[in-house]
Amino acid sequence: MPELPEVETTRRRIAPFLVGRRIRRVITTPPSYFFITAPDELRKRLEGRSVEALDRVGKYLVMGLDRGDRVLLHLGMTGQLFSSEATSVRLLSATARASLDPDEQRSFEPDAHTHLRFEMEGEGPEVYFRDVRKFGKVQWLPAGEANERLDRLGTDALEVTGEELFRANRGRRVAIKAMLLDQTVAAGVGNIYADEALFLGGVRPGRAAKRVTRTECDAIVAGLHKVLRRSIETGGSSISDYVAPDGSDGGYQDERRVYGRKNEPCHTCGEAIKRRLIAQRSSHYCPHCQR
DNA sequence: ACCGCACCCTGAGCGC
DNA sequence: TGCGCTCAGGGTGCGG
Repeated sequence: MPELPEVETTRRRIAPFLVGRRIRRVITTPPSYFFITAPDELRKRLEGRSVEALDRVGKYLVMGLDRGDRVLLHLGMTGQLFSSEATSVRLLSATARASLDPDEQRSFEPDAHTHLRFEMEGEGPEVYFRDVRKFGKVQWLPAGEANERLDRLGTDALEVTGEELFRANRGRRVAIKAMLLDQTVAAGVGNIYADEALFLGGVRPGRAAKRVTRTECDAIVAGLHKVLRRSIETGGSSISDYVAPDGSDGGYQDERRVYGRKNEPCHTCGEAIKRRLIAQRSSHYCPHCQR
């Protein structure tokens, strides 16, 4: 679910509740795929520690603690990082939603999917990390220790250049879409913004990477920067699970040009948007505007 | 090295 | 109501 703009929005809006505060208590769910570092160890390591920074690297969030230790967070597909005061139907199951009084505005109660709860010292709400599918991750990073997940990442998608994309594409038979999704090429791009960038670049997602010209790479990357920046401005895309840390929806879902718009008219030429599987991901494009 | 695919996990929505 | 199927903003690890 969350790509660079959603992770960046999350970072900006959850930081005030974390940075400059001390963690009093950590409550977790039982060990699972979600915990790279076991929940017991996490609790032991984190309680009493001060949060000094919250950074984003690609789709990862990195919590900087006192003495140089760090905590790696990844939201996966359905991860939600939010304040305990947040209110949103996106935090509820369909059954809970159905039985909800439409005007009711009660705050979120931690459920079985709320894998991390940070109780902070002093004034202010708790911070919750909820993730239904458990594709998200949390990992303790000791001071001074490198991390291969982070080290693998390429240039952040906001800074990547057309030249870099073009160079990565040399000799590659895979679809250009697969290159955009490759986090070692540009960190932070996911399925929505790959499709949107390719639309703005005028290149079909299925085209072999090595057949994309340098000029087209520039256009794709310019489009990528444009959609990422605009999405951050509007608070990301809320399509199924994503909510900002205060419970509010993003706004970029209303500005999508192709993603999830199968059979709907292209805003530029009116032709029906097509959807097909490319690089094992559902991909959307305009057959007239993209070559 | 590169490439495609299975797999990790849970829930929503659909047709029957 | 229920069953079986497909789909979902991600990433890793395997064999060919």
